[in-house]
Amino acid sequence: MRGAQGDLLRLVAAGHAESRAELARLSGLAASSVSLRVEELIDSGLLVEEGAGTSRGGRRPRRLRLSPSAGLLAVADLGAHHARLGLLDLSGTPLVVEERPCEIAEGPEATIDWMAAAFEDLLAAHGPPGVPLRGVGTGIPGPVDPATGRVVAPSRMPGWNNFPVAERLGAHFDLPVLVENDANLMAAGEARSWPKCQTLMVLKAGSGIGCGLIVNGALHRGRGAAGDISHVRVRSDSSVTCSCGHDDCLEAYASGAALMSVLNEQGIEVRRPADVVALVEDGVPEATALVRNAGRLIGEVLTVLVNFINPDAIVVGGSLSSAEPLIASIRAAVYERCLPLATRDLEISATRSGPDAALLGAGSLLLDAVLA
Amino acid sequence: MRGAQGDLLRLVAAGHAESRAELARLSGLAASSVSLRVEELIDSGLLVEEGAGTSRGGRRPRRLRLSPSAGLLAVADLGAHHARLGLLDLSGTPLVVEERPCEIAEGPEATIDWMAAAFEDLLAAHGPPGVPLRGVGTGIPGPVDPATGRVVAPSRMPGWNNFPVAERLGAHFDLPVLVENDANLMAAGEARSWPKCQTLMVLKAGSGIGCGLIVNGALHRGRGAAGDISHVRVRSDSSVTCSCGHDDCLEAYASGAALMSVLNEQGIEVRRPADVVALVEDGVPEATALVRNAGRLIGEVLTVLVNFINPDAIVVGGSLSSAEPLIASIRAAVYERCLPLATRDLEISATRSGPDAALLGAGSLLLDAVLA
DNA sequence: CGCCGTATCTTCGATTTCGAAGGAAGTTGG
DNA sequence: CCAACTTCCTTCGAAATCGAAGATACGGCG
Repeated sequence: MRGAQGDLLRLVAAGHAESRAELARLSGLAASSVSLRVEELIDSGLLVEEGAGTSRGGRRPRRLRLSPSAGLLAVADLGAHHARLGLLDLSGTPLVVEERPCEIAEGPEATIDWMAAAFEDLLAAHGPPGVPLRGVGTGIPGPVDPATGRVVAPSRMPGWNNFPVAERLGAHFDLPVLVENDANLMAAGEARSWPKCQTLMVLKAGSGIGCGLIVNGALHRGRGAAGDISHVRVRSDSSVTCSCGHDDCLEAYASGAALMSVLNEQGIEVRRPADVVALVEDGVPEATALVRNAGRLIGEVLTVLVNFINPDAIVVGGSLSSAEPLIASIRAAVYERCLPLATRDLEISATRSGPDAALLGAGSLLLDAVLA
Repeated sequence: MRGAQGDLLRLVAAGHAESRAELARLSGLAASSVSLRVEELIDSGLLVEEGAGTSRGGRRPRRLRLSPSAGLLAVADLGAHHARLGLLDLSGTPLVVEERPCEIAEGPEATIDWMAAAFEDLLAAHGPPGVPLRGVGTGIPGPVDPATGRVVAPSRMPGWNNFPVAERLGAHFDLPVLVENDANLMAAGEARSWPKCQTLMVLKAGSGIGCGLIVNGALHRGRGAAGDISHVRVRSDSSVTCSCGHDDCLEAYASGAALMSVLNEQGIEVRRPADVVALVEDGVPEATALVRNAGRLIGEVLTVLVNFINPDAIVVGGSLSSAEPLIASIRAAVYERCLPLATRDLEISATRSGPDAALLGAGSLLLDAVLA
């Protein structure tokens, strides 16, 4: 999708514009040029006109949408023991989302080939006939070098270090390929649910702790590790050595994995972060106290970042995010210690995009590549 | 300066482009269009052709510069007891820079009116006749709301809270006005000296501690307090209550003011941060130890931010920055504790722009307003 | 209902921008 | 010193874009 037409498609697909007039306002092009381009896009089957929008005091706009047959995106979100997989249309709307078991410990080759097969599977079962696949993407639970699409020094992905994931995935599909850290994808997905927020911190609290950062509406990648907060030193009485070799990392105290190991030591059996949430909801005091403490520690770390970045909102996602005490204690810590100017109008709340945030984010980022 | 021509002027003025060919590459316009626009800009007296640049293996480019008579910017950097004032041409090159005593404690009205008079003074003494003033700007040692140009909750500027600085300054000059936090200006100025770095953290170590953040080549303002690190809690044995009401803020241990008060208590008389630097250079052990400790504390705070932001470089400026042990211990702390991916290729060094960084930054930001 | 104000969208001539081709000015390497 | 290659810049017809004017559609109000 070349140049100006691509820009217009992007605006429609991202949900920023719904009519020719809105496109003209947002793209900076003249209304007449927009009409011409839109005409062409409709003729080529990428856009469709669909009913009328609501009037703003004059003639009602003719609503534009991406054609459902314009294309599909296949996206995945890899976890340690399972993967979420989905098909999206070019506007980022999911056609189908599934969760399947999958062990990343089996190594990158096996995992990626399995993913490619699963994509084919989904396409055969749920892909409307004649609609072409336009891009594939996946989230990875570790740092990804944005330039090369390689995994870099992941802490809990044996055998994946420096593996060219994007290349391997691209070998199955001759299409744009996106490989990105899972917390970053989650942030990109969440960003679409917070259209008024230009700067966003998105915390992923699951077995690990990750964070994605949106600055000026765009994902901030840094060198591929941006958003890392797991290895911040926390104030603590005891001393625990983290897998990274340093003492008292946040991850060693506040991650889902850390909470689970404490609970298991106390004789309370838990297998997944969701079990911890269930215990909290059942009012088990040991679990609640642990989660509160984790929230406080995370909140204290966020304090530094909130003062520095001044985000418009902090969004908490991941499997632990449904534990209300977690968010409450994060909120308390941040509001207590941050500068008033930084917390004024700062919103801290749970995910709006839900468990598919990372898949939606993959769609959003892939779109840029597809319409480049 | 309208549209495309403004873009070209901005590129030349900001130092990004020096020839028609570079303008074409950076602006995205066709080479032929650039030639046309440049021709017009030369005819209207804003650009001048000046000799030839260095060859890149072919014909040498004809070097373009902003005409010295295209306009002037008057800029200032307010400190607690003195102000730096300067006149710049539109390319940001200083014609004259002076430091004059000035007490911000005398209140905003008196200070700003004094500044306006000082600008007129400089113009009369050093302004080439016939060259118009095109904009004025100043840095403020406290948070500034970027939307309104008001000072917001400054910690050491009695009487300034919520004062409309931009409005008052604008009353003297019917021109674009810039009012911005001093560390932010310093970051903007430093950014021009680090053209390869898209993401930059600029630390201002003077009587206070401030930091400015450049993301994707642009200043990140947040809500006006972005870049604040003074009130991060540090790990410490003793307990000191900061002026902000919390305990153990970085500022209370590592700012120039804190170092001075400790030295004075020890019977070593110092009056300005520069005196501390002099003591360090003279090898006074008490001073060196204090500065080392300050660097370590600052470095530990930066650790969190470096992991999170993944900057390309950390630049240390401010009056304490010439103390070599400060930078050395910051470097040590960051390299020791940060993730390898974040410190790989991370540069940590002293200011390249020198003491005028904030003035240069003011010029750089003002230019955008002037050429809008 | 009919008129007015507003917003959306289209038409069409004027303007701007593009891009391929070519001339100008240097470097490199035999 | 000359030929081959690069880079810089301009020329000129083709194509895209603009913007003013007009056509179309809607809400609101007497």
